[in-house]
Amino acid sequence: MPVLVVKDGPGPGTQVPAQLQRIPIPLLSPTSDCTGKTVKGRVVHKGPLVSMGEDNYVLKTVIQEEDSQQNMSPEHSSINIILFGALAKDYSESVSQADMLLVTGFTVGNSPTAQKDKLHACNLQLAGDDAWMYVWPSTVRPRASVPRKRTSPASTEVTRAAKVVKYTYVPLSDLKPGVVVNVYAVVTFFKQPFRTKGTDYCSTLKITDQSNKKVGCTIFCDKLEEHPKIFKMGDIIRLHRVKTQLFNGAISLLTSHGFSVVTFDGTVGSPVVPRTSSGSFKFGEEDCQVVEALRTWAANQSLVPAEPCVPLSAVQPKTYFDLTCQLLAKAPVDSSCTLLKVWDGSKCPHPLLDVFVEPNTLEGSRMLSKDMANLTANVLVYDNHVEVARQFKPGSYLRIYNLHAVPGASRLPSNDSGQSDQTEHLGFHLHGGTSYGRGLRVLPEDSPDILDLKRILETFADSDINDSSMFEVWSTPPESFERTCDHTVEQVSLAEVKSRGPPQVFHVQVQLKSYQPQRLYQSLKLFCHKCKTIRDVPDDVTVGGLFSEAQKDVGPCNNGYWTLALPLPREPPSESPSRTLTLLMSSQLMGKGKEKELIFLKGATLEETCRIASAYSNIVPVTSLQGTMTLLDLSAPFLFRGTKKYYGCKQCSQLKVGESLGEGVKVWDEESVADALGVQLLQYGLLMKLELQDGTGSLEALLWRDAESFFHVSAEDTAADQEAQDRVQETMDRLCPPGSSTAERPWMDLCLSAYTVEENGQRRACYQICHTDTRSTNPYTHPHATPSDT
DNA sequence: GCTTAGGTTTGG
Repeated sequence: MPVLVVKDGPGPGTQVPAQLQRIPIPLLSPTSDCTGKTVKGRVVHKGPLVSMGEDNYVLKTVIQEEDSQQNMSPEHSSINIILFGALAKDYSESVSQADMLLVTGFTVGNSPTAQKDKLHACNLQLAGDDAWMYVWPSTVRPRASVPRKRTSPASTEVTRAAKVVKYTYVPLSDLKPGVVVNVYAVVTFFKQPFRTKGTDYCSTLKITDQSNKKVGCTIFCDKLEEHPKIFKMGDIIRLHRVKTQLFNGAISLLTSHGFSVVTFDGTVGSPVVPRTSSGSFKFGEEDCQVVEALRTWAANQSLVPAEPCVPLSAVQPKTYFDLTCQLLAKAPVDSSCTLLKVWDGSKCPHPLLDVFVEPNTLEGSRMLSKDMANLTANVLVYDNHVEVARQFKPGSYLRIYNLHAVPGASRLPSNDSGQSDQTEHLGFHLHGGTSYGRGLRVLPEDSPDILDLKRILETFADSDINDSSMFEVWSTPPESFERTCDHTVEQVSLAEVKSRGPPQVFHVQVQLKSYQPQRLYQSLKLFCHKCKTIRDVPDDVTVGGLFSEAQKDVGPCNNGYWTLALPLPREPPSESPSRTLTLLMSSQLMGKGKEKELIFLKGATLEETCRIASAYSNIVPVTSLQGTMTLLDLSAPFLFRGTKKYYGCKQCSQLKVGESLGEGVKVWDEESVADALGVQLLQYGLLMKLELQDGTGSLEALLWRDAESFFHVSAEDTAADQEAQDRVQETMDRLCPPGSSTAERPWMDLCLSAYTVEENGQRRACYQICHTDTRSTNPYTHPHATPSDT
């Protein structure tokens, strides 16, 4: 097996076995004894790799001795070397013109071309296991900055010498059939790996380079992670050891033995970060330059058609597009279809199809809030893609290729009773097959497109914070209003409201100019009656994280509870740790035959907890703390009742988990459970800021204490119930139709309570909408009517 | 043991 040794720097080094003896090239003759001899020179010519059939190659090269005696003519210090077999291939891939070469294990023959090329009358022939080459890459070319593997081959263990590091890359236009080559190129088309009828996965690519030749490339590999990580057209690809092949009259590339691949982002100016699963790939400055050259070249070629990546906000019905998004939840629909709930932070102008699935089949966050805001796209993936989607975890970032936006999308059997008006709703289908690159994959969290996406998604979190800070400014609204308004109070203008000042109740006739938050789910808050703080409802990703965290505690908790441990079957991947679900029931309750009325659950995911909660009346997720049962962090719900979740105040709760339970409790509901556990129960509330206007000016007013009667919903319901959410949305759409001018908005009779807030020693007037039911408010139906002036 | 696929949709 011929192996080439690389050594940095010029001149012979200690790596060449010392017992070898060098022969000056001019002294070589067909009668020379070549055993234990070496010849050394610089590569002045490197011929093409010529294929002589399967795995048999020939390559001719010329080296010139540089330190020959001066009286020797250059002709006689240059000699042809003929390389055979695998050595020829290795040489072709590893050695460049101007490299320094030392060969051993050769035979000397007569050069048939001596007359013509005026070189040495002899040539050197290298073949078989005895032939060896040592290469010192030229110092003229840029060098790899990564540390090279410098295995010093001990004389006894020469065969363990390091493989050569340098590769040569063939322009696509120069490819000849039947050779193994290395290429660098730009990806102009690709399919994500798909299962073949054979043993491997297959990636199909089309690539091109500065030679403008377009070449198809088929990659077979049984390991998915060894397939090229291509995220979009325009990515750069480096292929090592691919075989050229004539197919349909054109050259194509196919994986061959020892194949490897690295890919790079194709964006000009972005960092050159190799994407590979291989731990031993070689990558240096030269690669950076090649990548950057390809990027620059490609940027001026319009190789990539119109940007296939489209945000939800720009999706046109009936089109195919690529979607970059975050997976919120998924649910199997049937054996050939899986539902993925995704979002990209942009709002689709078309109403999105809501695919209803049984809550207990949904993995991940329910994201009702985002559904409500028309932010969640329901993607149905079919057939071959189901297997791929099965590996995805909610929270991960995906790109879905060639997604079909289908208006009035198909009705799923389970969806018949859901939305009656389907015609306007956009559904998304990833059809089966791989035509047009249809497929999907996870994108790494640090890839540029995902960093962009994360920034967008984070603005949602930011606006949550802004909502909270908005109410710090407004201070905690007063709990109750002494004055009541039955709208018999004299109606005044907003200008008068401002001039009269607090404390007072006013009756006004106004239009809605604007409101916050625009994303209505953000108006849902948790309120503590004791400390008066308002907090946001955590999203399911956050809560899911707390559950995962709690699962890490595998210790027992034995404080007098009756325990039922349920080992769970391992989930793929098989190396995932095994888990146990533990149900703990109060012995006290058990004595009264009421043990099922309150169940503590340990080791479950959020999803499992929700599922179990649908079957039992009160589920309290717990974990163990030094052998004692304890509640999860109070950022997570402490109680699940059906589809409802209840939270406790971190500040005001004084937990007494594990103490006696159920003395005097007749009915277990959220209040009695909270009492028994020492939890200060938080109330759900709706909080909005409305900007009101009439002919005399505008004024900002909070909607908080009476928000539930304003919308005719219970805030608690809006946390778990789509219908309640829709009602809030409908009310706001009626008062402030999207895209409407202020003249088109209805007039409302409102009751405003003015009160004083002290902040940093400064007093200012604040206003809150009270005693107003938007149903009984009877908004004016004449949009252009002017409010009566009083 | 040494194939598999070989870009091109329209549907659930």
